[in-house]
Amino acid sequence: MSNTDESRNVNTAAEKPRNFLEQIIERDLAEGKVPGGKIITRFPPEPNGFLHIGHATSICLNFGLAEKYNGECNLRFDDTNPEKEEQVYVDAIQEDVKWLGFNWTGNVRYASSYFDSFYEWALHLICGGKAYVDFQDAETMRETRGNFNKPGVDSPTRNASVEENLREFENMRAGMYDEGKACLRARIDMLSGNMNMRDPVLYRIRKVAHHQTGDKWCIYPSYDFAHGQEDAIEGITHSICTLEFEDHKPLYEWFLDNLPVPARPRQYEFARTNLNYVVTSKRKLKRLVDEKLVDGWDDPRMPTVSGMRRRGFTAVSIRKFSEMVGVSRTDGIADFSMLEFAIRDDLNNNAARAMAVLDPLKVVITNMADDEVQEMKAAAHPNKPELGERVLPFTREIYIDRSDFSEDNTQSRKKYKRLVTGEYVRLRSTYVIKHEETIKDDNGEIIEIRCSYVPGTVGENPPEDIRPRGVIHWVSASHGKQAELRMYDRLFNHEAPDRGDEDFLTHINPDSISVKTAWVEPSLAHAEPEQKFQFEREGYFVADRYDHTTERPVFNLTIGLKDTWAAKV
RNA sequence: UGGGGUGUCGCCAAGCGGUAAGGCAACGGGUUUUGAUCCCGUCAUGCGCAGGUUCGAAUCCUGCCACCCCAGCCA
Repeated sequence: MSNTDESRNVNTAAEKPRNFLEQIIERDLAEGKVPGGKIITRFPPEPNGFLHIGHATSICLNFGLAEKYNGECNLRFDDTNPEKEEQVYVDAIQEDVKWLGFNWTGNVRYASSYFDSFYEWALHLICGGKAYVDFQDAETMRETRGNFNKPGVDSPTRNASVEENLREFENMRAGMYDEGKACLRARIDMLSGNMNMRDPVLYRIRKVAHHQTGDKWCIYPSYDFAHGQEDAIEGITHSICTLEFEDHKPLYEWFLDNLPVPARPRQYEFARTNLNYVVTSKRKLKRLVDEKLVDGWDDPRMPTVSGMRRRGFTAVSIRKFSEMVGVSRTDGIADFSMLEFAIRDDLNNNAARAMAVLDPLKVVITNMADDEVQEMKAAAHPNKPELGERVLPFTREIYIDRSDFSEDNTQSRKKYKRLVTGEYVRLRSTYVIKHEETIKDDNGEIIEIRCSYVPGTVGENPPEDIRPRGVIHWVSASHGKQAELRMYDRLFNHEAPDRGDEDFLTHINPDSISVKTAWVEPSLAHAEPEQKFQFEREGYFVADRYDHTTERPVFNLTIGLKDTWAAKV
């Protein structure tokens, strides 16, 4: 960047306030506290489930900070508990991060790659009299740890000799003990007010294969004994995690103080983003999947990254949302309308326009011949000519939406801006038409209306005495295609589905999906999977990533257009 | 209850002793071949509460109150 660019930014751009992490980083950079002047962050998921919107903001934060300060960000799997982890999650997480548009530095990292070092460091602590093997069972350990009011009690082996601990730890590693029969503990402070410091577990026995290391180990380090060291090994400068790990920071630092680690990372905590109307706890998401209330982790109603992707959310919108919400240390619940704004904003600017009739009412244009086809050209986007145009065949028989016609022509023009008996309306991108006749069946149901088009009104205003009430969308009955439209709504109809005493499943919205068959303009059959559109006057739709084909078009409703009119009626 | 945090508009969030940014939502109005977009405007005499320091306090001090996290061989 040139100097002029820099000064222009400083002088003209409205100064965007820095969040507390940016302030810390800028201070560290200014004070020369960052090795090489290059910050290194990391996104460290455990591969035990799919990423959701909460993870997405953490990804945006860590990768975003690295981008902003010309640093680096690692993708590291915190795979210290083989019992819960699977390769499928490792793969899915990488795909999600890439889809969000971020590139990690170098190869994907694994905590499990550092197991040899952790083992050496455990030995180091034992030799320094700072760790010991404990044989108490889990329940006894819970009791002897005490509680908020009761101090902890020393384990019988807390003061065993270095030699004995070395021997027993080796026995643990060699597989001589069954799961739960022994563990390695740090020797810190059984009286601490911080429960994490009451001799936390460093290693436990798990006789299961690990997705990365196979059967090499039967002892695995705990999160606490691994995380800070992983950060140190990778040269992480700013280790960013959520608020609940604040109590772990003294432990994090205790290990760095007592181990010959190659670097000194610092931990900073921020408040995780909660969103109303969704649940993000892994347990609850899993229940939705297991009880078949949704169609898998990437069901378009799920708040997972893959679910949102299938729903039609863009990576840009998720990044924008994350920026809008910001970063702080205050617990809060972001309003879903912020996410809605982010996706509508992106799609409004970038999605091609098209027309789809969801609830068809046949209109016969009486002044057209049976086989007459007039080809109308319509811009794909009202203010993006570079997106080109499409051809709309205008024919004698077309469909409009039933709700766009009313026999009540006494309604004010302001109140009802659609077609009414005996009046005019504009068909989007083509003629103004005039209602002539309404045809009903024996039950009085309207089955067809007959209209005439006003010549010379394509791209032109009609004569002054002709005043269309509004503009409605339409599709040719003979040239249009039928498509499946999956109409999604929020999964829960309660603002905080998982708070309160009731089971969160009682708040499931029974109408979170409904499938419709719609008539769509012919060009839509050729949409690519994942291509996004605005169906004018209806909403934003995406061609389904898996099920959409030219023969059988399938679109998912991402979100409706903002509708200030419906709200008032 | 011991320890650790947090309280600024309905929601998110700036503010760092000099007199309350911004976004979302909402509400008015204008433009419009999408009741969308866009544009213009309104929206905290007050910052959890109560005292105190100061010429001046959301910012400093004291005391309360409320909420969140921690008692896994989960992360």
